[in-house]
Amino acid sequence: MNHLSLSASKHLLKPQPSKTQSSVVLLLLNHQFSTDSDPNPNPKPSKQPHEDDSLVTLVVQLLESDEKDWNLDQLRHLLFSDSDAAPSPRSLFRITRRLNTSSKALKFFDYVSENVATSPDSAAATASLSSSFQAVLELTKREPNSRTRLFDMYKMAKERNIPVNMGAAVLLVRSLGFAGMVDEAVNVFNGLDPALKNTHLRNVVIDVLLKWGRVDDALKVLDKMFDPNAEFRVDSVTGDIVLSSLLKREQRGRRVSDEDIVGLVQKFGEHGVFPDSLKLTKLITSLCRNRNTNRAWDVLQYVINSGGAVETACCNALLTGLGRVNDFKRMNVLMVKMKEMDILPDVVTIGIVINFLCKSRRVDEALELFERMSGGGEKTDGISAEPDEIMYNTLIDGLCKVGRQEEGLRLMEKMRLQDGCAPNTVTYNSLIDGFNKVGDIERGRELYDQMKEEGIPPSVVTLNTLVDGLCKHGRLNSALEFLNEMQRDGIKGNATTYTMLITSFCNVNNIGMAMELFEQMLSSGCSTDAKVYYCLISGLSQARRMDDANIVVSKLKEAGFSLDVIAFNVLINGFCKTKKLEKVHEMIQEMETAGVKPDSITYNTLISYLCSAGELTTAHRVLSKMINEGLVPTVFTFGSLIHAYCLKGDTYKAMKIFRDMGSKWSAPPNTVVYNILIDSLCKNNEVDVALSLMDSMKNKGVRPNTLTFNAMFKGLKENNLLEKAFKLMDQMIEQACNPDYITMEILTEWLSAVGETEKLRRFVQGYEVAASTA
DNA sequence: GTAGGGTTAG
Repeated sequence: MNHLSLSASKHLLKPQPSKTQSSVVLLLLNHQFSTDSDPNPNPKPSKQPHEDDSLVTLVVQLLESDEKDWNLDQLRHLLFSDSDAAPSPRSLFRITRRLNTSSKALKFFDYVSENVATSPDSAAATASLSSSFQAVLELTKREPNSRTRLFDMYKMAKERNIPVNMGAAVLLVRSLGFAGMVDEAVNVFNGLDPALKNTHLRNVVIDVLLKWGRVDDALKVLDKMFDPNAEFRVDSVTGDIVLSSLLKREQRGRRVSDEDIVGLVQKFGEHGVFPDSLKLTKLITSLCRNRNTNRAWDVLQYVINSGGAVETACCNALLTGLGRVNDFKRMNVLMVKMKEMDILPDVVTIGIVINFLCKSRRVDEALELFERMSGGGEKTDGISAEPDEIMYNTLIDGLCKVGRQEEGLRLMEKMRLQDGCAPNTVTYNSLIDGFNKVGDIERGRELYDQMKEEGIPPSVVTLNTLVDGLCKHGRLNSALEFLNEMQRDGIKGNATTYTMLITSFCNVNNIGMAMELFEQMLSSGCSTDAKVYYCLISGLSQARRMDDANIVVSKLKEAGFSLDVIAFNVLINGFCKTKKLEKVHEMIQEMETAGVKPDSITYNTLISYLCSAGELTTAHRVLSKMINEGLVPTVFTFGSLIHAYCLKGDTYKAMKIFRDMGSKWSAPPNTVVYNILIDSLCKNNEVDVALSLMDSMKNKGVRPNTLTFNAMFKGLKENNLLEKAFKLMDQMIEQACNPDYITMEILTEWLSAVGETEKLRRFVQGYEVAASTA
């Protein structure tokens, strides 16, 4: 817990990013435009408000009668008698708006347009007409079947050269757009006076386009708003609209790639617009879900570095994503960053961190955090949370994973005392697995009985945990019995169950049972995965039953799965070992057509085959190809070649490769390689070179094993180098390296023949001592 | 929050 900030601080964040002045102003303007009832944000103070009010009331009263009974004289008197003070746009809007029906409003609008023509101030007259028109539209919008009528009215206004004002423009674009008349909405937008196409209106257009999946059209409008020289640039509303639409799961139109979304976030950032905490969290979650944690990381870094607001939830989302791909390193970095920025961890963070600590086997730190969190006392540093069963389960599992299952059991008892917490299936599964892993199968079984007594239902995970325990301890038949018992209780095995059983039976060479289980799995209708097929293919290939392996490969393909590089390697190895060369070629061809690239193991397998077949020239050619493909030969590659040269008796060439592998290829020889060489050198009567290799092993820290010593003893015996043998016998005891029957055979024959039985007795004894102290 | 598993050299 070194890194997570637990220091109390009321301060969540750095100050909010400073929005540019202009975007604040735009935001304010937008707010006004979006309300229906105020068409003119800066009304000229031509008439006093109360005069305005009384005029509106009087006119509306006059117009209450049926249209044909309107008193036109009075109307004219009220509205147009004073030629210096024509009614303001605002009054005309209010009057029109209060006429209840669009048809009446339209009549009034017609009346106004006829009379206003005589007004001397044409700009004011036009503004008044536009306002009245806006009111007509608003009334129309409220009536049924307004969609087409709105557009008709727009066309009418166009014909009569009545400019559409801001309120009307927004209404038209929004109403037409959301009613699905997207082309008409765009048409209205395009026909507007450029001065009206401000950020707010553009936001509405983008909103409409995105809603109907016209992503590219929307991005085109957006792109113009990103231009630093543009008059109307993006604002926070633009950001909200674009991000929330693109992050919708069931977004219409083409999907925008994660890359492009991140690119957009950066472009918005250049304009001082950052996603709010909710959207940033959503974006990060989405990126992490797509396994794009790198990009999620970049986005958060970008927002932090550019001064955007970052809250705990965003960090939690990224921490979860990082945890899922086991990127503990960056989890730490992020937690340090949170601390630096005074972003306080919350309950969710604590859950993630406890999980993270358990997964990295740092259980004590997890427990410490858990205690501090639930302590509720002074040491909590302002953080407290009620533990839930998930937290308990996480900790219990963490304890079990490091072999502390007894403590896990005690924590389960503590859990029972906690309000609203009770052990459940997961709790028991973790504990059963814990006892299984240390070989205490009986305790696992007891816990299983206990959970049933408590009425906690076992799950398929319970089944698999117990099956695994039994398999790992060689009790395959008990595992089968247990599976049958559970099936009778209604819990069927799944792909995991069968994978474990098939693998275990293959490992004890019971291929028949493995095949039977495979058939049982298929006929039981349980869902399968590619891996259960892979395991059986591997088992069959290992057993050299390549015809059966072929059949399983066909079934795998029928089930819609395909071979991966490991499966190909397994099969190629099987065909090499059974000398089915045409099948080897077939597999390599198939890899190529399937687009599966051979890896170094594929090449090693082929090189190993060629070496064993004595085709060293071809082996070297394949090695060149391997290197050309950018693959690096390994200790396996060189081991095969060294072995081949040794078999030919060419220890000179073998030693040359041996020297090169560490220096040129940084594939230092291991015990196997040393064994091959030591064995061969001894047989070739080069015991002194073999002995020097023993020294080299010691210097390089490569541990000799029983085979090494056996090879040496044979060579020393041939040359009767007793003293050297005694030294090696001591070394063997020191290193607690078990002699096997071959060791004993060589030494017994040799030492009794030269009258050194006492040495032999002490050697065996020494070994016994070493074994008892080990 | 819990379960499994396949590849190469002596």
